Amino acid sequence: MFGERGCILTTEPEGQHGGEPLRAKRSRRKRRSVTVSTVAKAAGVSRAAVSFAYNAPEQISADTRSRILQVAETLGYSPDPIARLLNTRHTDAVGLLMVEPIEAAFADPFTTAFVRGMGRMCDQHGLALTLLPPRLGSSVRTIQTAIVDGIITLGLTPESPFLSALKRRHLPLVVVDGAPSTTWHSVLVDDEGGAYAAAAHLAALGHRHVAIIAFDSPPEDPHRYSRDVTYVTAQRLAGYHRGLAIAGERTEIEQIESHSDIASGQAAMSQLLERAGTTPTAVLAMSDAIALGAMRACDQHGLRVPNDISIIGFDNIPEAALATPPLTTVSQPIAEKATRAMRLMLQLMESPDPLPFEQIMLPTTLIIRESTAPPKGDLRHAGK
Amino acid sequence: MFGERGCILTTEPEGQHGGEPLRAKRSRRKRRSVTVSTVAKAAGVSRAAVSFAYNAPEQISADTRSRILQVAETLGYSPDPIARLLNTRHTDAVGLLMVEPIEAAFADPFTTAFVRGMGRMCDQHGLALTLLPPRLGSSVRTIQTAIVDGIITLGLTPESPFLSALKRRHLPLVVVDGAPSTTWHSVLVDDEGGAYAAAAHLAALGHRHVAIIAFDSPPEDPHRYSRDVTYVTAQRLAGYHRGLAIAGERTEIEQIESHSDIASGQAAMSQLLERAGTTPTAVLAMSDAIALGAMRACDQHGLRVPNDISIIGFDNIPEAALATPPLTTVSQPIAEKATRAMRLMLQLMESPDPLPFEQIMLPTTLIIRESTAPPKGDLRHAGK
DNA sequence: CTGAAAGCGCTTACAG
DNA sequence: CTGAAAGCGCTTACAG
Repeated sequence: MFGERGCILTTEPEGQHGGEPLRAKRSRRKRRSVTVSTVAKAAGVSRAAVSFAYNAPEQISADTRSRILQVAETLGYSPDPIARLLNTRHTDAVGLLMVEPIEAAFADPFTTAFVRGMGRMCDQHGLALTLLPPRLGSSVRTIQTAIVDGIITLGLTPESPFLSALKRRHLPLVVVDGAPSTTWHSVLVDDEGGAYAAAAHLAALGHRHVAIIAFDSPPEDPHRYSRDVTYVTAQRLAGYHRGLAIAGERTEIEQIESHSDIASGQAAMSQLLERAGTTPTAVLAMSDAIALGAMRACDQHGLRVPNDISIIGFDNIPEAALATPPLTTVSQPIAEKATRAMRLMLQLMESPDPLPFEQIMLPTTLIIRESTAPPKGDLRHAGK
Repeated sequence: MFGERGCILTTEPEGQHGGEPLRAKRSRRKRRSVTVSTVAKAAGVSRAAVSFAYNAPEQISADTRSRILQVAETLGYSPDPIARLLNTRHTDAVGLLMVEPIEAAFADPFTTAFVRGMGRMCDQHGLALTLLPPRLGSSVRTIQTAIVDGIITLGLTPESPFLSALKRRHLPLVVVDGAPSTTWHSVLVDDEGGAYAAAAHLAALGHRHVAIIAFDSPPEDPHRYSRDVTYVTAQRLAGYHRGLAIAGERTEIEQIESHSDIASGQAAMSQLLERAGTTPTAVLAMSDAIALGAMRACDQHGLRVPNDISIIGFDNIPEAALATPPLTTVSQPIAEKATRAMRLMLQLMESPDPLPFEQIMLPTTLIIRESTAPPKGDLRHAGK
């Protein structure tokens, strides 16, 4: 019925709306056709009166008001939100500053979960939510031009030039998964503790050769790309090493990097498995998305989880419990992280004065499911 | 290490930034401390010069420019994006108008997939993506106040008062999953055809008692709530009935409604199963999210899919193929739907003149996996 | 290459 | 309850 590319029907625009351009060419100056003045004139009142009709009904008689609204209706007028912005100074939108493109970010269900959490608060307070990806590679320009009432950053380590650009905007700012600080509001989870618990679990099971699949650095800041590492990554790495260390010096640790999505995790794990040398008996993945991908790679390579290899994720996204086998992971309260950040944001938006900087740290917990077991041939646990 | 509610450290704001409010109280008029004038004065140039330094480097000597930027830097100045908006008239953001709250919308992976598709185009063109949920229950106010360069609606049947509010904004508008029209740009998939294929598949397998789990009406417009039905729902319903009809008049059809997420689908299916009377031998779910939930409900009630009951979804989200058993479903090109809508949007944003209204219709295809089989005890297919 | 001026479309004290 | 006026902070022809 339809060709490969779908079918397109085209209709010429009709008379009524056909005459006026829907939007002027980017470069050309455009005048609005009908403004407050038009309406005021037509209704025989002052411009203030029509403004009052919309924003301060109590300042005006009900009759006048309805007459004005009536005239506006027939003229097809509604107040230009951009113009009013200059006075009211609030956009009724909060921005989520991301470290990577939207498409890449939403490849990890973590992002969806976080946005849902923010969304709940936005919905309650009648706010829009603006996704702010790096504009053409850099976040600086994004920060400078974002039309929002406040910014929540996710995964951004607020180093210069970001922090200075952010501060310059004099906008409420909450830094999630950035770094703790005494000069901005931060929301974090106990990444180190969670990673520790995961690694200690592996060590206790008897694993002595484990691979860590860490986050690759976000490409968002070309200067930092694959040079150093975000705070969260560093914390988890520290936790992993501390946990593995309880088995003594004997543990062999290798580390590779992956973007946090299933396909990348799968690719990274495949590469690891195809590498010369012995295969690790367990892997610590920095996200469930990566872990899920790693499980697929194992499957493809004929390795059974957890019999041949153990895998632990991080996040506890809904998909983790549903995987086959169900994934052992470090649970973090994703939605709560988002709502706490939003709560802070709402306070900042209301408050005329600066608030004491809060550092919120939420707990993480290891959830042991079925993707982890003692290493094959480990006699100490053979009975288990 | 941490209490149930996490731990909060509080720091007093420091001197440097502590003095000035991050944001003025909503109601109070706020003046910016440092504006073009401040910078112009400090640099000994005109205000136009400092504007040129940012927007038209070629209009000004390189020396002057760097001096101005230097002064701006030390003054902590950057141009107010809101003020410049009134002149430039573009926000560099496109809006996604949703029919339900953000949290509810993202409960269906379909939404994530669609946003990723839009995001890809936004990323390429340096645009932000503003999620526009109904503001306090109604989309009209959202439409009136959205600060965006164009609006893509998803799932909204553009009836008054929405359409008139939308037209009044004179913004580029693309209606996805709304309804075809000759007065707006629309992007749809062949819902009727896809639904038909799904139902015909069931009929051919021998099912004569099927349940349809349809979308409930979005609560977004109180007047339409649970009274009538969106175009997409109507189309799929029509396709289902046409497909089922190939088996003759004998087929018993029942219909229930559900929000499009796993939990709701599960609840709806449970209710159906716990109802008095005979259980249908197959179910047609309007989304994979609902179908996945229905599968869980069957599992809970001791029904095996597809042996005891067949289930077909709609969308072909990534999760569908991974389910146990893999879900038979109607595949629609979610990402392409989004990118086509964005492509149209970008054209509209560039074009000074109105473009002929396009109706884009993308194909759907039935993907037969393992959640469908002949009904139990159906002799005609017993050998299969 | 620069400066004084007008203007973007609205809101909001202020005086009636 | 209303009207004339100032102003939000910037950009952009225009004349030098």
